Amino acid sequence: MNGLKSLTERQAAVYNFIVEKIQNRGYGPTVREIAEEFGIRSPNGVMCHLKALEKKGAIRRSPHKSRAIELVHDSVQRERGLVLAGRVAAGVLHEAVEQNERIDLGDMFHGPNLFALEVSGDSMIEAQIADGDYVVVREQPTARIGEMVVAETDDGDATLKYWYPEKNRIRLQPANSSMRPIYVQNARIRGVIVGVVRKIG
Amino acid sequence: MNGLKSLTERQAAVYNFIVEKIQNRGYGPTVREIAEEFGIRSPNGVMCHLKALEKKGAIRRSPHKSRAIELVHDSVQRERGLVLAGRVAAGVLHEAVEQNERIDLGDMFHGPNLFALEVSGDSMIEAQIADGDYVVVREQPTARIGEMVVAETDDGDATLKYWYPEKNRIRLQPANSSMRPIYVQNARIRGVIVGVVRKIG
DNA sequence: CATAACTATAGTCATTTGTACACTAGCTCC
DNA sequence: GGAGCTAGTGTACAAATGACTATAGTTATG
Repeated sequence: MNGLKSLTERQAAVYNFIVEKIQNRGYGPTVREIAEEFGIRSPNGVMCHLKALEKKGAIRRSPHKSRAIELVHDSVQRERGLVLAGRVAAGVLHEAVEQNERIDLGDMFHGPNLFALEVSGDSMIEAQIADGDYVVVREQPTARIGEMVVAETDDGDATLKYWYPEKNRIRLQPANSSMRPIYVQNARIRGVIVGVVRKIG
Repeated sequence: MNGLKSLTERQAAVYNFIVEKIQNRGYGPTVREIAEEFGIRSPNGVMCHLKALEKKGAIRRSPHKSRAIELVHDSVQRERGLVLAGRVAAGVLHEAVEQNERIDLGDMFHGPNLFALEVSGDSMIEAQIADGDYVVVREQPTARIGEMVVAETDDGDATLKYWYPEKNRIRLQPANSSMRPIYVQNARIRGVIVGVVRKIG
């Protein structure tokens, strides 16, 4: 995805050192700082690496400027946000074809195992979740009784419901008194709902 | 709070320029780049500002290094989030004593005129806003008919309601069929609701 | 009014820093 | 075997850059 795989081991080490300096210290290293870090005794040894990194698109530089190393990928800053994985309806979970879409909910909701789904339909309206809302889902394979989950049934449909395992079946309970619960033999939990976000206007 | 208020206008301008360069270009400016930007014809003119900024704690510098300006506050990153201004009930708006509390909703909700309120009570339950939810409010003195607002009446009470101005009065309409609308002669709009966020579990 | 703080000009100096050149050496691929 | 890539050493140089001194106008502040 980011093309950094094509870097050699040494180049990657240099790149990581540069990133680390920029992140932790706020400004990048000089050629000689890099040389010292890696025990390279000539500025030109570093120049070779920088030229290689620039050619491979990892960094950008301005000639004759000190510390003027610009990170092209800037990965640490751009990875904020949750993957918007698609829409979940009373019926089918429409997985987003393009998983590039992200919504950034800041510190409130973030983590490697969280993702977001847009809600379609009013099956959870009495749980104060309306059509068009986003639910934040923590990816996990189990849930406690009564938790709201994104569940996938045998026929591949996914749905947003309360999770009630019973003796020989599973009851998927909507929060809408005009709808009836769904009973299935098997269902796989995709995740548990940990948040709701609505944008108005 | 962050002490940046004590900066002079000129110093703040220089500081903002530095921040902008670091954010957009990835590395900070040199003394002479700052001088050129502000039409200062001597490096020493800038040195004075940098010394002042360092003394006031806005930046940190390493002597004899080029572009070695470190942002202490890193304000762009730390000023994320909305002020959690208090709780708004069917009744009184309890303004938070400590306005330090912030909730970070990322790119989804951010801006200088946005703040958040925790909802207390079920007066807007049929608008899918429950007790304990947070509403995101855009601060503004007017609203269109039917918009959901935070309104403050003459007696100082603030409330979360639909906004319906009528001929000789204002109707503040709850979204709860077991509650009656409130009619007042005057009411001041604190802001319009632009979002709802709920954390579950 | 005096003092401090802020802002600025002009010019100089020493250091930092990127760049270039010459040369070496190992490795892969055709 | 040569071309190309990687990874260096060592030296030298010029440009970039921060730091400094001296001087001075302005605006607050007491």
